Parts: sequence; structure tokens; C-alpha cells
Amino acid sequence: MGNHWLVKSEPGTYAFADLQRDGRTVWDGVRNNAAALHLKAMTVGDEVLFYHSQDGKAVVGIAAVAREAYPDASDPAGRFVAVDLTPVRPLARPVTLLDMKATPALAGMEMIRQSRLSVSPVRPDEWATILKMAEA
DNA sequence: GCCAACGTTGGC
DNA sequence: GCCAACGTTGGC
Repeated sequence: MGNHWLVKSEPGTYAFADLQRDGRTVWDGVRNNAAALHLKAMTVGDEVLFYHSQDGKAVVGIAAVAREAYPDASDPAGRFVAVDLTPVRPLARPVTLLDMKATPALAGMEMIRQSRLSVSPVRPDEWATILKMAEA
């Protein structure tokens, strides 16, 4: 059983529907060291909550890691890494940031504690809580 | 549109 | 090596 993560994307830039359409995508462009460390800790098969930031502010789907960290071709300095993601399934019901903040079990979530972090770990209990909230 | 949080840069 | 200034992200 792998670890769980959460990645953020502005839906206007790359939405979960885009990932579904593409079937697979390169998750590059991360330029934050803490986020990069999380990318490096991902293993193939790890499941990832796909969160829409700004316009949406909700977890909308689940993705999976298809390729572990490798040098990010979009980083000229060669310091950062990318992973590949594939879509797993959309959530039956999006879980909004508002809902997450109102849920005591999620108060310790990394993405809530540090709202600007674009890649963050999700603990097993947090994962289970969010999936339950996503049931229709 | 504003602002808080945080990372990065550059002067000293 | 410190810290002020600045830029970016993302919630509100």
C-alpha cells in the first residue's frame, strides 16, 4: 500500500478533466523545495488527490503516480523534478476547501496548515475521511 | 482586489 | 550570515 498525496492545479491551467482527456500527464513546473521533496518521495501506484485551486477550491478527483521523480525538463537549472500522473476517477462529489476546514479530522492536513504548498502528503486517516466526504 | 504566508534575492 | 525588499501563491 502506497502513500497518499495531494496536488494543486488551477483548473484554468490544467483541470482534472484535462488529465482524463490526456490519459497521462507530466507533473512538472514545481519550483518549491518542500513540494519537490514530496514529489521525490512518491512511488509508482501512489494515489493522489487532485485539487482545484482558486477557481473551484475543491478536491475533484483521484490520480495515480505512473512514473517516479525524474529531472524536470522545464527547469533550466536542473534542480527540480517531475512525476507522471494518470487519472483514476473523479470524485462522486467534490470536497470543498470549506468542507475540509469545517472537518476537525482534517485540521492537521498539510495543505490546510500551509496553503501555498502545491504538493503535500495526505495521511491515511485524512485520505479515508476525504473519500467518505466525496461519496454522493 | 486585497492581503497573509512564505520563499528568494541581494546588499551589507 | 543576516535581514529587508520583493515576488508569488492562493484564500477571502
